[in-house]
Amino acid sequence: MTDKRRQLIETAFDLFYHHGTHAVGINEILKQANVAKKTLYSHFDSKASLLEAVLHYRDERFVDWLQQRINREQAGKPALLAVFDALDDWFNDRVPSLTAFNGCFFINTCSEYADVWSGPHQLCHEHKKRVRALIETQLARLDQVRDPVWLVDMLSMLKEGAIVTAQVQGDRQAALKARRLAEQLLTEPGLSQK
Amino acid sequence: MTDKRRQLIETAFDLFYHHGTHAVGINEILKQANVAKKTLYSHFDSKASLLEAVLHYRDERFVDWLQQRINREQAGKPALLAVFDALDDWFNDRVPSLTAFNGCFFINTCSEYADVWSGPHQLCHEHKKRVRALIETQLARLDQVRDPVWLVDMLSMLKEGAIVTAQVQGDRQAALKARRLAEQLLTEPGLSQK
DNA sequence: CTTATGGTAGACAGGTCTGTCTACCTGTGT
DNA sequence: ACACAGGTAGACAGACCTGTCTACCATAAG
Repeated sequence: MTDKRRQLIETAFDLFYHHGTHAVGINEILKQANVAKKTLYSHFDSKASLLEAVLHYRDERFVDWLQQRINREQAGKPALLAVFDALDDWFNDRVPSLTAFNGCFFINTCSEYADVWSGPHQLCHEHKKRVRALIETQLARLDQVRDPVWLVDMLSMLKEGAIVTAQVQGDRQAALKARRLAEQLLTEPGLSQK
Repeated sequence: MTDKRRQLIETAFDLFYHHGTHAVGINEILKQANVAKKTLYSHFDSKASLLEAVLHYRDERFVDWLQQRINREQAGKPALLAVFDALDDWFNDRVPSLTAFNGCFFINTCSEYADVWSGPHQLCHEHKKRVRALIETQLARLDQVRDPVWLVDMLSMLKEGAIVTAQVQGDRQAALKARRLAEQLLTEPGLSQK
């Protein structure tokens, strides 16, 4: 029965995501997940290892989802723009599987673990590398890109900026605004291509 | 003697900033600030109102600092690029008054208070509006900008993206990378100007 | 000299936190 | 028939949390 394990992770994610990892207690998770305390501690060593599992779970869900959105479009520029369309859906709560938007779980969690060598911080860092790799792969399909590394940096940064803007400023249009600049970056010959 | 009050706010900021507001207890703040508990509660009603004061304090410090960096340069494009130079100094801990970099305190705090109507969330939102206004003012000095509102959006988003990238990916070059795009945005006639 | 102000140290109440443990229940494979 | 895996409920220890309170100290103004 891995059913309970999954239930724990999903409930913990929901609570951690919306209130922060330190603000949520084990007992709250147990109550909402309808799971006994003993069961939790048979699956996980501690709250910290539950958090680790939650980070892995969200990483997989999120990357899979984004990958699918990318795969729907033609490789290259359309696929890259699809990233921003996906963000737009996420920000406006049109992706139930990601749950109600409250920024990026990994940015949020990272801010609670400033120590770069802590487990959570490193997992967040690795998640961001994986997402960056998705963009990188699509960009590799484009010819004549003047400075591909910088362009990946810019698209990633634009993505992070849109997430934060949607969260803190409450600007639900953030993804579409960012998309417009992304499109120009991928079109303007003087900017990114020779 | 407002001295103790200031000491409390500065110590609380440091701890909140690097560990999150929920992870830090009152007693820890008192110990590090060398202040008695009674004194804290004579200045503030509760931990929540201390946090409010800390948010105001950081807002003022940060906005003043950025404004000064902007004022050093010629109004318009040089002033706007100075924002990214300032970020670069911040990310690389060359601004002692802002304390060791751990992302944006307001983004970090916001993620612990998802409820849009909560006090902390609103204060974070207002801080971001003030920073945006600084950029807006400089942009107003430029002529022939095709879509000034969108351009402010882009510069702000780029700034947020750089902060998050420096924090989570540990990319200390983030500000300079963003600066390069900002410069193109403010130069390319086909992009932002007629 | 007295009174007010602003501070110290820290005990304390009442609650919450994590993690352990006892005692019990249920379904399945052999 | 029986062992066992995996679950339930929840008491409990020990630590830590916020916020109140007592008792005391120092300085400065009237």
